[in-house]
Amino acid sequence: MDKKYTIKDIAKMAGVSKGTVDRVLHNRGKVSPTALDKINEVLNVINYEPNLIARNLKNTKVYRICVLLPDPEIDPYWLPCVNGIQEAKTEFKAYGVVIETHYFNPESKKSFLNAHETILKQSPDAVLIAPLFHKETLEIVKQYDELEIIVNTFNNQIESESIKSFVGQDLHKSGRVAASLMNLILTDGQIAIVHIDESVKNAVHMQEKEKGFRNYFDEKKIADFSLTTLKLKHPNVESKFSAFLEENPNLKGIFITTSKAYQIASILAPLQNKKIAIIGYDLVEKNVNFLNQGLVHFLIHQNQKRQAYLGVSTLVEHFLFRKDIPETILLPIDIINVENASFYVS
Amino acid sequence: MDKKYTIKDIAKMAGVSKGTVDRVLHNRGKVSPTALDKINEVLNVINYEPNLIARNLKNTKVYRICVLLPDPEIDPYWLPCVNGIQEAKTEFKAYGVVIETHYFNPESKKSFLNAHETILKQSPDAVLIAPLFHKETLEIVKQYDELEIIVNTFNNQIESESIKSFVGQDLHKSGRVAASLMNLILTDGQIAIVHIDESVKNAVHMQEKEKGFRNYFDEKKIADFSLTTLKLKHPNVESKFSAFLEENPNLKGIFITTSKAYQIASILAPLQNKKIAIIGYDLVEKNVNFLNQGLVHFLIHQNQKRQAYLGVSTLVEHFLFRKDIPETILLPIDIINVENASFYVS
DNA sequence: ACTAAAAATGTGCTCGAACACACTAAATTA
DNA sequence: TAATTTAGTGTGTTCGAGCACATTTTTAGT
Repeated sequence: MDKKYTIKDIAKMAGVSKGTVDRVLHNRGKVSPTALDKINEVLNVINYEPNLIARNLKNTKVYRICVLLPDPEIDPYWLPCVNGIQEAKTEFKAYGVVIETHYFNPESKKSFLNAHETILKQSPDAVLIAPLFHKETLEIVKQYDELEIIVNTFNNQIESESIKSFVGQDLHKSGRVAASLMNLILTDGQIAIVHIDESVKNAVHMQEKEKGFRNYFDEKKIADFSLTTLKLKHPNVESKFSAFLEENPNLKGIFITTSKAYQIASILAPLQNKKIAIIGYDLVEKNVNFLNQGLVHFLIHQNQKRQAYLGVSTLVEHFLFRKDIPETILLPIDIINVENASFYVS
Repeated sequence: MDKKYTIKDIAKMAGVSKGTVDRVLHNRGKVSPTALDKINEVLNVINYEPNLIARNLKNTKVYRICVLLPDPEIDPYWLPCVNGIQEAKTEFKAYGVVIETHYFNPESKKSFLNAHETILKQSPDAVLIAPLFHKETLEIVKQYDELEIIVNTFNNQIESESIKSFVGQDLHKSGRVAASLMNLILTDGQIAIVHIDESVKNAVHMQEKEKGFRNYFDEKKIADFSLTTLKLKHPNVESKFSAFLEENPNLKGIFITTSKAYQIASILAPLQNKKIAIIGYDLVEKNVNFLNQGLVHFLIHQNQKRQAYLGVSTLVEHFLFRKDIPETILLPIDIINVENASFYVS
């Protein structure tokens, strides 16, 4: 029952030639009802599974996949993605899959569109995009769609008919996870929800997390907490936050919705008398340092590496093994503290 | 530079036949120094990487891998492993890899040895073992070694020259993780470290976790906690634990070192006046139910599914792609609470 | 009934590595 | 010097799917 049948086996069993079997399997017509019946009879008895190795050996087509993501030199948040893509690259090189990475400046929509133009010239078979800019993404996705180039997204979810897949996290839930941890550290008092970002590109991201965070406390009907939202932007982060601290001397906890928790931690580090709980996102080096120092209590891991890897690998498996591309892949929301951090840093 | 060279390409460039190139690549002698030089010259310039697809197409050898693990019907802890193995099975079936699972009764060393005998008759190329019994494992591993059958282990670490690889978790660290979470829920009081198991097979496992747990509190020099160890065994779990509860009315927290946290939770469920923090292991259904009810605060996920998958896949990749088998793979220690549990349950 | 078109079926080559085997040329032995 | 070994080299086949092309059979049209 585990025996592997080949087209030749089927042909022999049905008393026809492998060409005819091939035509039935791919239903490219020109088969008499008699032959069709005979072959189908055999196919019903045995469980034919084409040898994917043989198929891919013959298939000399080179699949070209382009990845469009923010320059990790500008925002190190994206650094793990490069590793994930590299992993996919080496894994699938043998199958004639070429993966090219194109960076754009996360502060510049123009640079996003420029990188898109460069990709278009490569005429790839599929693209994987970190769609920071909503409007622009819809534009370029439309272009890809017209050229029949498959579009996958990761990290940021954008609704569009033309996007085949999204890999990322449930941001609302991740806000709730953060809240549940905060609720464990603190029993009452004021909590600040801090959005730190150079631009507004992550607005939706941050808002969803805030909603989830607030939703948790609303649901629990805990009136002992007061939540305040604070938006900080480069280069006024330090001054504005210091002012906020003075105005709110009883602040007990801070939830930072981006990967910039270290900025807050470094301001709080010299203030030894303050005991403020900090929960942030992402295992960037500076965050992990503060985690180890005990200044940051928890980090939520967004697993960008795996996001990028999966974004690419689902495409590859679609091309090579004709697998379906899953519409949505939601990765687990990993809770990181000083004790388990080392296992997640890659 | 990304161009893929074939043996034929090299032959043409070096002005020899593909047969000679093949002999150089696999250094199976019978090559003149002249030809050798010419070919090496070419090989130094280009970066030849054999087409793994073509290699594996020719290679019609069927690789047989046997997995030896406890019957999940007796202990559902092992259920996810079956899924992980199934995943590897379907993924690698195309490459002529046959994976067979053999169950043994985790309570019976004899059944372990019996299953081993059955496996031996299959004369597999490699085995993956969950080595519950130390002495017996050393015995059977020796036998495999003599027959040149590769042995991988997972879940339980056993030292032996003949074991190629171990996939699992750092149990000491996982005890520390549990302690750090307990330290977050509680500020002081009595904590019980509870070992529940049908037999002593997991003794080392449980002890390592306890050591890590205690080590955390020792290191932090927190004198406000008192730690008590409690060993429970079927069928006296309920009676003995109830007695313990009465003797220790000020118990604040319980750390269960096995996947049987639900047994403790179900005893505590009716006692509404008690507020005791519970931290346990593994996302078995009953544990998750109590997590959702709020009776269990945290679970530590041991990711058995991935353990089993990796145990098999490293073997397969060794056979098919000649990859090295990593000596040790330590999986991350996932922290689970009610908010993020759903993403880990598979 | 004969031809031409159409339908059905079979044959043979390709992909790249691996290896068996055949072959040539040089070296050794009788 | 002829016979035979042996070092060195090249050729050809295999793996299984996929597809182009050749061949055979059937059907339609005159």
